Amino acid sequence: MPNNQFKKGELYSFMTGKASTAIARRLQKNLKQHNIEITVEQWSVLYHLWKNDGLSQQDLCNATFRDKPSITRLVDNLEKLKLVKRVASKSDRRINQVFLTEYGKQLEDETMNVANTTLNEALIGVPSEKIDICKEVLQIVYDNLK
Amino acid sequence: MPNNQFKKGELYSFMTGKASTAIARRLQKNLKQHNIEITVEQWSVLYHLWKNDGLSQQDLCNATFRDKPSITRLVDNLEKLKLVKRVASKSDRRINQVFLTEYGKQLEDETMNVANTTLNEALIGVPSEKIDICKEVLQIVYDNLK
DNA sequence: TTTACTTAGTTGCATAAACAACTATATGCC
DNA sequence: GGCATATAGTTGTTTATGCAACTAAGTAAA
Repeated sequence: MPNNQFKKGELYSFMTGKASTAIARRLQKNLKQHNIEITVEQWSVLYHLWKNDGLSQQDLCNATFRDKPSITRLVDNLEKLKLVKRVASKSDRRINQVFLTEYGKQLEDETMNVANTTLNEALIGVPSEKIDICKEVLQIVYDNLK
Repeated sequence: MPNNQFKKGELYSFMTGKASTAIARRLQKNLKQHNIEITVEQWSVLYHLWKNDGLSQQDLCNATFRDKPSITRLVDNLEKLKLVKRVASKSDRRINQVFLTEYGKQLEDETMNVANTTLNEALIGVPSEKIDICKEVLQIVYDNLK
């Protein structure tokens, strides 16, 4: 067995995702304090649209690692909030492209500031070499299982 | 700013918890394949009871990093499945101690085997020094934010 | 002992997740 | 063209989460 050496007992917090839960909760709290009335999950969708507006729902599934029903409902809620709108693709009528509204675009700067601040709070006291290694491990884990 | 050096753009998967989501999904799939009919969240509660039977609901909140309503409902469902039972503490009647049933105890060995297998699948190709560093980083992140 | 405060647990509500089943559109092969 | 198959998205159901508001029980101080 290739990875039989490590102490498994200490690793189960990996599975329960305590660190990422803690980050998500802090981000949610920080967003609220800045009167940005979106959920962390909605943020994760908007984040990809800010980088690349007009992604399809399937693109958003891949980018956020969520299944199709989850994206359907997240986009539903983002539409209700007037942050995005669905536009049927002309070349392939199965596809909805998701575009930011003006209001959705306006949210980018402040929201990304809050996200950056949250990440800084999370990583206080962690040397950047170790951050790189941690990132690398999480990437391998993801690639192993996705 | 202490942690201004790292490239933030690559770190947002931290926040969205893609790696831990992937682990949880794989664990769920592996449990199902072994006909173990519990959710990953239920597993995370049982895991702590297997190590320490009779924990209070508040203990389970701390151990699993979930809030009180979440534990209330997880214990509700575990009781419906006849895996645990609540017992009111005699010394402090506010407290419910949560005890495994015989059936709950019987599930331990096979379930922990599945969990260990899942972790091995996740960590294929990751050298153990890097696992240790990753663990350390996630622990600091958790301590920074909890 | 009465009042205030704290702690343990529950309930209500909105959002999100996973999985299965479904519709609609596109593609590819005969 | 017509049929099988694949892809994009939606809907239904169950479970879980976060927050706020609540009840019950213990603690501590006037």
